[in-house]
Parts: sequence; structure tokens; C-alpha cells
Amino acid sequence: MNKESIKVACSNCNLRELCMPMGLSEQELLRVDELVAVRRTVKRGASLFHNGEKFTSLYAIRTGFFKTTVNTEDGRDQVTGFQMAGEIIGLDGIVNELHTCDAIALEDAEVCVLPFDRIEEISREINSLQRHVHKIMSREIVREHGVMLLLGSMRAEERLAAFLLNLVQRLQARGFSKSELILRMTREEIGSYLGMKLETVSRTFSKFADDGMVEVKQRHIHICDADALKRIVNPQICQ
Amino acid sequence: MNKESIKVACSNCNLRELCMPMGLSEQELLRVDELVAVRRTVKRGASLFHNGEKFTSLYAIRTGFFKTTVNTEDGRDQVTGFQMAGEIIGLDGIVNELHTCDAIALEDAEVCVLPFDRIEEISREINSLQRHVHKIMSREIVREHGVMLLLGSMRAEERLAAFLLNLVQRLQARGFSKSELILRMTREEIGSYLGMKLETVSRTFSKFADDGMVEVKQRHIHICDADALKRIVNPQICQ
DNA sequence: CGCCTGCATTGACGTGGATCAATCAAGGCC
DNA sequence: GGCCTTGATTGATCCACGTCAATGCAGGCG
Repeated sequence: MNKESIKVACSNCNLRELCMPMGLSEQELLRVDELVAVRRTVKRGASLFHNGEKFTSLYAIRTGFFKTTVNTEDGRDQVTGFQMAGEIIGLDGIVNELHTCDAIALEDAEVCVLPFDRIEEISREINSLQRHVHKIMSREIVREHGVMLLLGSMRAEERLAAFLLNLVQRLQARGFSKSELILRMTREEIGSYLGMKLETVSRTFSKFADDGMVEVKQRHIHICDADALKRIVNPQICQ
Repeated sequence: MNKESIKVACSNCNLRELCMPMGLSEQELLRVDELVAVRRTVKRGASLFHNGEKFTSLYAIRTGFFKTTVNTEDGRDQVTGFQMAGEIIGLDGIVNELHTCDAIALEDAEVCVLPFDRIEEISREINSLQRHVHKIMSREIVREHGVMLLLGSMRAEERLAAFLLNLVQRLQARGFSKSELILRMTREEIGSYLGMKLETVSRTFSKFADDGMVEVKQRHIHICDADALKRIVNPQICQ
């Protein structure tokens, strides 16, 4: 288990606007700095936490890329999300003080450890932090509604198109290209998330490539025609 | 819009243990009574809130039964949950202060209106209420993980069996029979929730009936062999 | 009462995606 | 360099579920 302790502060973190509320005063910022106990690095393939483990903290991703998966006793498992820098993971553990999913790093990663009782304590004092915590949880609920819509009512092409658009949109918000991306996950992991088999993911990529919407070279994806992808997700609206 | 104002208190509500944290002191209870602004009745088929509406409050269901649905601009829609007495709805609205789904009453219902800024204010003072709010949101996240697992990796029979077991389990927790239930929703709504067509829902019910696991007469369901249903959801474990 | 409307059931048939299987590409390592 | 492992692609076949359509059932209403 990889737990490097590096003392750190949110107040001069370049990801602050992703994790933290806006418009904090000087002294609020100092208080918020107490949120982060330590940072922790997680090697590619290693887990940050897993199912059944005691919950104590949320984690803010500083660098790297994670997947979260739930699994049934009979061996099935389902990817419930892919998380990147600035996103918070571990919210599932709050109810029963046990994590109910695994968080696995898909590339070497570093996270800020946020002890949850400290979050609760400080958010009692700083209203905007309290509101922020609520928003983060609500955002996750809304995201999952979207996934339910996708899984419950979309076809393979629509699912993959929606997935790609969502990924680039989040990458773009972090300053990356809106047309170029490198997938950090396998076809099988994409398939698990989207409720389809890896072969179908692969075939659908090939179809998109044949239609000139994307270029696919293994995990390197170039999006040539984002509007076409949007039209696949939402046929009526986009002409 | 049906907004009957009836002054009420949580402190002597028989559903308190479902909505509220346990072990509050006398004076905390008085404070918590200020949470509920008014009650509101919603007729069968009417909406409590819908997509796009401004978010101000959460709602605790006192009586009745709701569904929540998300819908895309192009007309698709997806049932994201069915909610019964003691459950809280509206959490999706917190992020953007707009509701992102519709909540429709499937039978005449009554809800307690909980203005969200009042929830935040009081939960700053009462730690167990703060923790409770966090748990409610986390529970919803975990529930949705379960739905993702269901939609992403289960087959029709497994989905319907899991759905029935979940329903009776929640009804039982509210003092109802663990083998007898009346569905408040149509086959189409069940299908939307479970990502299958209404005909498949109907056929799967008939199959379960043929196999002697349930008796189905329209919306009246009698569960004859809950273990058999569990075995369908979880083949390996239950023998 | 008969008629209408909204669900539910059941059957016949078609298909999207799963399954099974072979082949290929890209690292990593000796 | 050649070998091995892991993941990706592609083809051939199959089947669970969707689609289309007919029929049945129950409740509400003139």
C-alpha cells in the first residue's frame, strides 16, 4: 500500500477551482488548507480503496485517471465511472462508512486525502464549503441519471458517441484538446461502463472511423466531426 | 398546482425514523421541526416538480408513491427511480439549483416540503442532521450504482427478479407483507426503469408465474418463492 | 347495459449485439 | 533480434429481446 505523506495546501493548488468553492476569503482559505491531510500516490493498476474497506476520507484527484467498479458476489462487475483530475471520489462510502466499490488507477496517480469528519467540521463553519459538498454529491447523482438514461434507452452507437463527447468535454475543461484524446482504459472497461461487450465497442469505433467521424489508432482517438457524433446521440435536434 | 398548507411537525411524525436521524435531544427535535415548511398534496398523475423548474426544496414523502424520470430533448425518457413513504426526493436539483428530472405521483400523495437553505442552516448546528443529509445523498449514489450494475450487466429475468425483491424489501421495512404487493406503476414504467420493453416485462412476469415463483394478476403480485428469485439474480451464491 | 379507453397479455417474426474464434499490433523482456 | 503477453480487430453464427400486431381484461361513464 502506497501512502507517501507530503504536506500540502489547497490555497496554492492549480486545481483549486475544480475541487473547491469559489470566492473564499483569505482566512477561509487557511481553514480549508486543513482539509487535506496528506497526498497519496497510486500506481497504475493499484487500488485507492476497494469494496468493503472502511470509509474515512474522500479523495480529490490531483493527477492521473481512475475507474470505479461495483461487483456482485458472483463475479460480475460493472464500471460505474471514470474519474480525472479535479474530481472527487469515495462518496459511496459515506452511508455505511464502508466503501461499496473499487477505485483503480488507470495510470499513475496522485490524490489529496480529505478526512471526511474534517470536511464535515469545516463545512459547518464555511457556508460556501457546505454548499460545495452538497453540490458535488448532487452532481454525482445527476451524472448517474445520465448513465441510467444511456444504459436504459440508447443503442450501441449512441452510447459510444455520448461517451466520447463526454470525455472530450471534460478534457477540454482541463485545457486539453477538444478533438484529440488518448483513452486510458481498455475496450473491455469502456464496454463494461456502457453495457456492451468489448467486441461491440471495437466494431463501433471502426464504424465511426469508416464514416469519417473519428480516426482510431488503438487508444489514440482523433475526433474529426463532433457534430456528427452529436447527431448520433440526439438525432432529432441536431438536424 | 396543488399546495395545501398544513402546519406540521416532525417530532410526532410516525415516519420520523425514516426521514430523520436517530437520537436527537428534546431541543434538537424542536429545531428540526422548523425544517418542514408546509405539507403539499399531489394528485395521482400530477407532478411534484419537473425538469427545468427552479430548485428550492427537498421533499419527504409522507404518503403515496412517485416515479422520477429524466428526458432527452428528442423525446426519449427514462424512469430513474420509484420512491415511497419516508424517502427523500429532489436531490438532483442541488447542483444547478434547477431540477433535472420530473417527479410524478403514481397515486395520490402527500409530501413534506423541506426548504434546502433551512436544511443547510440547521445541519450546521446539529451534527447528526448534517451527517444524515450526507448519508441520504450517499445512499442515493449507491442505489444508482446498483441500477447501473443491473442495466449494464443483467438479463431481463435477472432485472425483473432484482426489481421485485427490492420492492418487497422496501415495503417490508415499512410494515407491509413480504410476499404480497400491488404495483403502482405500469409495465411500461417498469420497463423504462429496467431498460426493457413493456412486452418483455409482461412475458417475464408470465414466465415467473409459469415457473411457480410468483402469482401475477394484473398489478397484484404474490411472491411464492423469494429464494428462487434470489437464485435468478445471483445464480452462483444461492446454490 | 354496452361502449370506450388504457393496460396487459400473447404470438409471430426480425435484428442488434453477444458469443465464439481467428488474427493482428504493440510493448516489455530476455 | 525473437518471444510472450495483453489488448484490439474482424468475421461467422446465434439468440435474447425488440417490433408489430391481435386479443383480452377491467374500470369508468353515458
